[in-house]
Amino acid sequence: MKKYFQILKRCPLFQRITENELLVMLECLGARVIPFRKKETIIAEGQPAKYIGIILKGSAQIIQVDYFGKRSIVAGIEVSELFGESFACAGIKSIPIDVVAAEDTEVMLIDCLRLTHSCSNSCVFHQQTIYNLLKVMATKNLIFHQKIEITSKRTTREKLMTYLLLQVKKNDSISFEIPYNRQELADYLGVERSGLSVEISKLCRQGLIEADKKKFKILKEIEE
Amino acid sequence: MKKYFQILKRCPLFQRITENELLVMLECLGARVIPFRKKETIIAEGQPAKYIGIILKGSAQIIQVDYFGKRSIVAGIEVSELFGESFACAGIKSIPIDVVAAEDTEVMLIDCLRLTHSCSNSCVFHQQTIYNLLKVMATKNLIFHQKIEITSKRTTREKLMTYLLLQVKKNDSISFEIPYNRQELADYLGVERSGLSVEISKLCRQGLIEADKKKFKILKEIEE
DNA sequence: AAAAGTATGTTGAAATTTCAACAAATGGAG
DNA sequence: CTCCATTTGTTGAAATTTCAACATACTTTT
Repeated sequence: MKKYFQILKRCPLFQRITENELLVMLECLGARVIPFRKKETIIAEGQPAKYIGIILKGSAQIIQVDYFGKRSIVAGIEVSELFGESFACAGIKSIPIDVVAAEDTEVMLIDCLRLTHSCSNSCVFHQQTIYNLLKVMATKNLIFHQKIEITSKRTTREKLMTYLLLQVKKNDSISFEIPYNRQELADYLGVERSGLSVEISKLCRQGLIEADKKKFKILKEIEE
Repeated sequence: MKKYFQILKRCPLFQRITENELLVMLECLGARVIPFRKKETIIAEGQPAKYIGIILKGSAQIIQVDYFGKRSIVAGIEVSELFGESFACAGIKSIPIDVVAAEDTEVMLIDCLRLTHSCSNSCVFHQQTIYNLLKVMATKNLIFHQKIEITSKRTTREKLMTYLLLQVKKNDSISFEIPYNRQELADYLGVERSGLSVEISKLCRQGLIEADKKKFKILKEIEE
């Protein structure tokens, strides 16, 4: 178990937990480490939502199948990141998504019930972990909320400006760099890449923003 | 405090907590009840995100101001419902929304830190409350996720079908009633009311669904 | 039962987005 | 530096959405 400590330390679930505490707790929680081959299914749709997962090696993708059977990647999960916590904590009977290994991967699975209901020895660090979990979910909530704020706008221009101005707030600066290329930004905003490019050009020509690849600078508060 | 028990019992935060336990705990948490007049601001944008609120009487609205200064109602909060928990638990410094009393309202405010960090006497029911909070946030997460799944679709028809088929799953029946009228459904899906009506009519004519006001029946799995 | 108000469906024109195709710019690899 | 692959910007046509306006159905009030 010790060889994973460096990774687990970066996991938001275990912030402020020392290595010693972690060792005790993982024992107490009955955490298991399971290897998966590339493309293997880690959690299949329809299974009971019991476990919280942490990627220890490799990476995975959350895949959702829509009503027409079209598969789309909802999110990528990297080393030291969590998955499945919302499904497990919400207490739903069966998982509505697939989690698939994107490469050869090792995953730590923790029974959510054992995590959320503190153990008989009611260790302080167990408390900290629950608090961390609360924070993780609250943060995801806010991120989702922002995304809804964006995708709820009707036009490409409004979506783009809402996104950019959220970045200004987040970075507390009118200059910033975004983590997406054009195609990814278009996907995130839920618009067409070409339409997005047109809109960025237009905003530049109108002198409202400067844009160079992933670098943006907002020059004026945009009025309708 | 006792006069609020019937309301607090229905609050998702206090499920599986007995009245006696609740009384002790509210004391222990330092819960305060504060009255607000209609249109008064309960929590103002920019304030520190310390408190979780519960509506005891009346109702409130969560209001967000977008980059252009347009105010929109993000959600309504009714008696026995929670608000502010995501902001408080995420540990952000200041709240990005306003909460305003929609009528004369009484609100219980609980310091989130005292709630999430168990008290010195580490009462069992305090544990239960934290677990409840976890469940509340996880559930909201899933609801948000669904909404994103819907608003991420590009056409009105796809948004509508995604919504309807999620209802089929939720109700485990091809017949169900939705909680929205046309305008509200259009707002939820993020589309134009008239365009939505057109699409509903079209699906009916094509024999794929039956729709009568808020009652829907899905006749076929829709193929592209 | 009539009147007024609200919700829903329908329509056509204007605006916007998507789609497909291509050009220009960028970034590596050899 | 050149070639190849990828990313980004541009364009015009087709599809879709929005908008405004109105007709019809349904509710509520008087």
